Amino acid sequence: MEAQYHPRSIEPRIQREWDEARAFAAPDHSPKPKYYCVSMLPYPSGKLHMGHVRNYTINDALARFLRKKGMNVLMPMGWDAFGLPAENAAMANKVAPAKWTRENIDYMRQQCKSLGWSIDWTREIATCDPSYYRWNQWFFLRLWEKGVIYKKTGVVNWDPVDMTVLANEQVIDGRGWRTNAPVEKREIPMWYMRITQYADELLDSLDGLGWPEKVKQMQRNWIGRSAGVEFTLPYAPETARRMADGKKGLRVFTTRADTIMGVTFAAVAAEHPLAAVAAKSNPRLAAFIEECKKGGVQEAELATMEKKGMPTGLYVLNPISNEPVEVWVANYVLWGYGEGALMAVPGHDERDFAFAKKYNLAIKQVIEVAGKAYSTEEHQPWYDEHGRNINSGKYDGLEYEAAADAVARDLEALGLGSKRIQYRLRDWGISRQRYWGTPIPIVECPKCGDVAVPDGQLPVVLPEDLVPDGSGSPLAKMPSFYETTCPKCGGAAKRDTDTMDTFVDSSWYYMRYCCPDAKTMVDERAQYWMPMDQYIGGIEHAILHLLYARFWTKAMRDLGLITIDEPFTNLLTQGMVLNHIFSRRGEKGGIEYFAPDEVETTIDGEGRVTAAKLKSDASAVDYEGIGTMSKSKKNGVDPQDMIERYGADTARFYVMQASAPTDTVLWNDESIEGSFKFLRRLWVIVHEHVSSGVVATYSSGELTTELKALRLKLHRTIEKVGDDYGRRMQFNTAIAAIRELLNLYTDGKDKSPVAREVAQEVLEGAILLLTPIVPHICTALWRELRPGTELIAQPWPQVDPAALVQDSIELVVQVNGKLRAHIRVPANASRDQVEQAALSDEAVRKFVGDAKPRKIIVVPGKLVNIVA
RNA sequence: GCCGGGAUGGCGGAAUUGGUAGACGCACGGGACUCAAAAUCCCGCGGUGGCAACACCAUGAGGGUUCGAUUCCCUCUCCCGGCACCA
Repeated sequence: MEAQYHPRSIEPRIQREWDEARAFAAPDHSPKPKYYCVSMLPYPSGKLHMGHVRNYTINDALARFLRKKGMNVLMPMGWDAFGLPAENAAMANKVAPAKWTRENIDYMRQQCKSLGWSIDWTREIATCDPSYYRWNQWFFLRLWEKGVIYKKTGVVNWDPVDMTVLANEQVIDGRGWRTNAPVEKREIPMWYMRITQYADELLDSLDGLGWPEKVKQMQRNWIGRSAGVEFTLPYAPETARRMADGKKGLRVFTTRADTIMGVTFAAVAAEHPLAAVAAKSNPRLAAFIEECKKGGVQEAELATMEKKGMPTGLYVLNPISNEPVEVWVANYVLWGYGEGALMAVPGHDERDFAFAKKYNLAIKQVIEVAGKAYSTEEHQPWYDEHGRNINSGKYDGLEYEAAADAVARDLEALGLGSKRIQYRLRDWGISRQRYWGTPIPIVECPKCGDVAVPDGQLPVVLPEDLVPDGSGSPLAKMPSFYETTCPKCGGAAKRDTDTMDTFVDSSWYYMRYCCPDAKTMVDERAQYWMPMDQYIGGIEHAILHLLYARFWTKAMRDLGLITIDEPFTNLLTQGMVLNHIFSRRGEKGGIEYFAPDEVETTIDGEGRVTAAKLKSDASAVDYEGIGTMSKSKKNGVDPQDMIERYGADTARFYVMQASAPTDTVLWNDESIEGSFKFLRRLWVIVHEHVSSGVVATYSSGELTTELKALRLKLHRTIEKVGDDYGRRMQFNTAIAAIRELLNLYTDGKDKSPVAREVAQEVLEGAILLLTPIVPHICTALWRELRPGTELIAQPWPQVDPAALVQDSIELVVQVNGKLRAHIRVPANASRDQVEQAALSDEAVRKFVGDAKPRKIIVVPGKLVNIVA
């Protein structure tokens, strides 16, 4: 055995052995219980970053642990290969997205292998392969047939210079990232998936999932089920004449029907038809509506905007009181949310209040909250709470529920409205005016309208030799792609030149892993592996991806493709790996990012960055704070240097020991050396033991106190580490426990034959416990400890109950909750004996005095608290 | 703005169900080994007072519940994630 640890010589060799033996290929049938664990598939941005290393090492450690526990574990891998960054890279480097993406995948696959993850590579998929995305298209058509997919208009960010639709990420401070032109809202036709049809089920079935409560809460809030009343505010006579739209009035929804007597105005979105009618005779209003079209569509931007509005001169009637109220156009009313119109109750809604204050509109209190004062001067949080009606005519004195019910009944009797459940959730728009995605399998025929591409003609293949230039929609400029004939009438027709949202790809890939070569979308192998036992991924996916995947699963079920209701039984949300972000605005308004290691910073006394400049030319750059590692912000850290310098095991060990998987971490590699030293020490310890010859592990015989304590520590550690890996999924504390075990082991000086047997037991145990984290070094050391056997075939170690038996235990004694003494009592001591031992301790007596204690609290096996 | 989460020594973090705050590391200081250095090993390491024993203070800030609070409740500050076209 080598006396020193040389990861570079052992790691590639062991990885080759695993590869050649297909050591981690999981069979689709097995007498063992199946365990399907997946980490969210990476976007092939070019190189792995530390967030990936963390994500897949967590998955790998769990997979390796559970294989040792006797399960048939599948850990697959794939590539979320469609998306915007490939088009950006294409523009920057004049290389086709397909070539760029496939080269990235090849490089990153090698990186994955060099990290020793126990992936079943026979199941690898890339979402940009026609063999994958043809099923996106096939499924799209099935959903269209069922009416789950439909077409309507949606609002997008429009760059008027590049004549192109921008992603939210490409809008910076309301301007196009490349052109610096002010962005406008524009309505275009798009395909939508009716996720709202599943809103109730998506909400209800959250309860049974083994997910973090916070994620379930976020999804509940996102779906936002609320009970309310949808009704019509009738047009005033003059308004009815001007509107002439055949409608009785303005349709609105409210969750606060009880406040209807407090309505002092109504408000509509700038895109609302009523606004257009009013603007016809009002140039100032028309200008305001134009003004509202400026800017992008991001909710964060819209919600923080200054509230602005203009009166329309049109009136609707309060349906209960018949009082007329004016309709305003307001920028805080969102088109596409409910009816795009609302009844405004400034007395009991914070946003309406702010708007009313700004434009001097009436504020009327109609709800009283017991014990809380009301003034129209400044909005207070309780104004929006439920309470008792006042100033509300016949509803006076009613509490929230009774008042809301009464109003709903009255509106129903008037034929104006009724109770309704509303969701915050909106249907999922999946059309993208981009190139690098799944083509939408629809032909637009001038005679027949939208026609499905027949199944036999799928997939509609995306041409792969195109280099986008950032203007327009790439496929719409490519006649060889879009020119076709109508499948129905045979006449000349045009393909839909939009592609699908990449969330479509990631909504079901984990089912395709189960049967990557299936001749159908999925086959019975998906039934074997699904639902997934453990899903692992970043907390940033808590809502969108996880909700779409849940919806997709239910849609597949309803088409009879699978029988499960939910895809992910358990979820581990990994915390983000953050790093500093440095940027600079270009002269044309574009934004350029710089890697943290290109930048030198000045730091104030609190550790905050106050200034930053480039190392290369000392020019100043802006510090944007810290944020998620991403290719676009150039703040990702490539693990390659670390692997080359210290080896994969050190990199794996380092990220796993640093923090709990769910914690957000700010990247820092200062203590990487410590992880390498630990592995080097482990190697030396085993070498020292083995150089005097291997022995049988301890099985019986008299032990010294020291050796008994060592065995106690070993078996407690086995217990703890198993719990940390399997139940808690907290690998950092497992590693700390193993370090404690080895520290105690190296403290021992005993070299007797029985001590060497215990040493053999401890070292074998430690290696088995460390295998999930650092499999390469453990494989090598095992061959030295137990020549002729292989670590991969060894089961998880058993806890020896005899080793856990103790004669006496230590208890903590508190006086009035403050720690005052430690006492040692027999393990089987009675409560009385424990109290007596505590009270007779000298330090305790000092604090208790002679008086009889008022109360003594005994927590068995832990502490005694004397209340004096 | 709205929804969800976080804050513990110089640093990363531990404390699992309300029960010993600071496990395990990193950095640092001292020592051993060495001609010297590296590596390794040993000791120390939250703050204040004290020769010491020990005492008091301390988990972002302020309040509360409890025999006992890092943990539960209320208010606030700052940071992170998401907000529907980044993935």
